[in-house]
Amino acid sequence: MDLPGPALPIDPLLPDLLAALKSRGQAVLQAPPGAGKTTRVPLAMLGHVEGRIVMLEPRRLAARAAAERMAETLGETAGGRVGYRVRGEAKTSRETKIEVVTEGILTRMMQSDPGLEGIGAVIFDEFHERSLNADLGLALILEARAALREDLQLVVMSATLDAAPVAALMGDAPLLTAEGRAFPVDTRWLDTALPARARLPEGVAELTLKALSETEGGVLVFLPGEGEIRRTAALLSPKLPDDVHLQPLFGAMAFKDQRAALTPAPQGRKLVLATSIAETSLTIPDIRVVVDAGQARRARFDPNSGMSRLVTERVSLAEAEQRRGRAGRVAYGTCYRLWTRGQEGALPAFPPAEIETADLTGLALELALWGASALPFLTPPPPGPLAEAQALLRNLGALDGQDRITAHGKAMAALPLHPRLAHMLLRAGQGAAPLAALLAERDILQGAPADLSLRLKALADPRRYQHDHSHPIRRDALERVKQEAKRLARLAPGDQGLDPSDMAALAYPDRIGLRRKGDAPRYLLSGGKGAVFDPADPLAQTRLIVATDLDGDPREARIRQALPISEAALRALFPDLIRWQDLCHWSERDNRILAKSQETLGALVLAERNWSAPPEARARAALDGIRALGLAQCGMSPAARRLQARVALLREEGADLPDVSDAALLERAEDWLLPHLTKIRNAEDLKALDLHEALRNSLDWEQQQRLDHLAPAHFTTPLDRRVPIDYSGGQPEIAVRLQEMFGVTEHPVIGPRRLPLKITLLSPAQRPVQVTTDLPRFWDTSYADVRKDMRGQYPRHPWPENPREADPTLRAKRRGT
DNA sequence: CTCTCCCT
Repeated sequence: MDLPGPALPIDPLLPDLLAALKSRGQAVLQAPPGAGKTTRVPLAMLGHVEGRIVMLEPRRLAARAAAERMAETLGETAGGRVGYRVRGEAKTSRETKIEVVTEGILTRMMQSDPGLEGIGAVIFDEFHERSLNADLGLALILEARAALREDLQLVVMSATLDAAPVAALMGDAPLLTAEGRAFPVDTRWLDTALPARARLPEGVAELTLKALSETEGGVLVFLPGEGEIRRTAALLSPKLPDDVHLQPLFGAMAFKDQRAALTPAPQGRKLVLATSIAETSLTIPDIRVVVDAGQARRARFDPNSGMSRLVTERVSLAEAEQRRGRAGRVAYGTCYRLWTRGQEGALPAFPPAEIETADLTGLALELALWGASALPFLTPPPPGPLAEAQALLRNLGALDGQDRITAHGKAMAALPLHPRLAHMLLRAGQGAAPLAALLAERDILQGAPADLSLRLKALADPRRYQHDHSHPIRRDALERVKQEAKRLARLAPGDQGLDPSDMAALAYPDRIGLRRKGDAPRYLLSGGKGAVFDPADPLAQTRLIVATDLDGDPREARIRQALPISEAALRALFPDLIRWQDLCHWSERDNRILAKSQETLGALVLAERNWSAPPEARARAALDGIRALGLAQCGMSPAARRLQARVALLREEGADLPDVSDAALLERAEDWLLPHLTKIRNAEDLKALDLHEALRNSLDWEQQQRLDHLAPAHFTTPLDRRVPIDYSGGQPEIAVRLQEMFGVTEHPVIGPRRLPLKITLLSPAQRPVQVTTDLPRFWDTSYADVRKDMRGQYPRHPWPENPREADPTLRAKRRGT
């Protein structure tokens, strides 16, 4: 391959790549950083492709840089044969054959022209980063290739050794692997693991001092975030030798401060404390040593709350390798890892693909716009979050009841904004552009109170704001927001004259907050989640707010930015969402039925009044009360329990009767219990219930007859007295005066299997004398002894010698007889 | 013990 410029490790592979493209139309190219794939591959394909070549980069900076370097190789500047197009900026011309674009641009191109007319090849660079847009873009390209454009050439380039799954997804595309051009890096692990409780900054500071003493050259330390960087810097600075220059580096820093970290130190050693921004986005020259704390902070979208929150996690092996590689760009290097060799096996191989953890609202909108049902994703979007995203889009009016895209949804998809903000801009018009820009970008105020109108003021007149307020404006963020606001204003329809609060409420109908009772500034959000202000925040007394930025804590989110809003404004904005609802339910807290009408906005109750609920509704609420309190507390009188036990006994004996255990009764409660609950008001009423009759009536007539016959409630004594039978034990039993049983010569039995009744025979003073299940045998055996005792104790009572033939009696003998 | 990074 004959390309201008110095030879690169990728060069020998380029003929193979062209051959693969010629025969198969696609290829996967795997090459480590420094192999030269980004600048070489498009140039090599120039002249072998009919139409333009489009190359995707995950970052604007990288897209611009790649285009400029390639143009330079051709002796041109960007905008000639090589051009680029990123958000808000394009340098292309009619001459342009190679167009470097950021990943979102491709989606837009495909949505407006699925056949990609005029384009002959698409190259995905840095595909291993697995950005949401790259995954979507590849799925769309594969589908377009299958249906419309078999001739479209496709190259997927990846830095890591895990390209096989992509090649498989592409229908076993040829897989080419190149060597990189980097210097070896010596890896040093900890000898013993850091204690689980150890603080990261302490550990990193110690390891960094060790690295400084053992090596030469620039040192790059990887930490998870700004906070850790600041704390580590505070620990290190008093202990550093004079020739070491410490530089923090993270995304929120002003660009000029970032530049300081990126320029070589004039003398002495540079020590850069960086986030993962230095992993791929920014290259720092002169680094010979890497210290890796082994953690990464990532956004994780929680579909339940509809918010992203940050989690700090262990790095994956792929990230650790990428970090390590940063020490070998200029010379042999050294990498210190804040973990042991043994712990390495527990690290995941790769970080999760963005599609697995991100907010999928934008993706769901793109899918609806594309219209196909199942795209060939390398990792399909997880169904739960996708369904949540679709629900939000329906709320915003972007999807109809059948999840088809609406005209409004199409207009939303055309805007370079999150669907929430796109909806807001379309409904509110131009006036919403500054707010949309503020909400889309990083916060421009550092350490300021939550009130979003402060940001609007700072944006409108920074100088005056700075004069009136002490917290600083982040100048770089301000510039970005200003530019963005200008762009969005051009894309927006005519202004509708809404307040910023109204606009924000349009974007976040699920984050309207109503202050809870109490001193703490805690809020219930219309989406059902909880949120809380810093108690010192001036907005903390406001009754109604729109929370535009929350930290995503799943228990109770902290409100970072919000606007106050009036109830009147909400009524005007959401006439369809605010409605009266009748509510009759059991309150477990109050132990009573609550019946009221509520005016609600989602989970919020704006107003309420009493409601006289119909008996049917009250009965259902009462039933929930019974379920909450348990049947044992509600109406299971001794009579009801006895009935239950009688049925249970017969069922055990094999009788065909319904199950009336508590569990079964609750299960069937709607059938037998509901009509008896119409007058219930509270737990007292439930406790006063007697369900004996209801329970009995739950059996049909024939069943009742059988029950009474086989397991009667009472035993009738020879004196015609009805004694209740106790069915609560293992065997039904009664207690009866011994003398009342005189003359009984057959033992009474229960049930179809003729289970003998357990009889406790009592003395005249109601003391148990004998327990028997065989009365005739008792008369014949132990009665004689009992009689002897009893005669002594109760001489005035009859103790006949032959009880089988005596008359039953409860009386004493008359005096003198 | 105040937020990593990126994009239409």
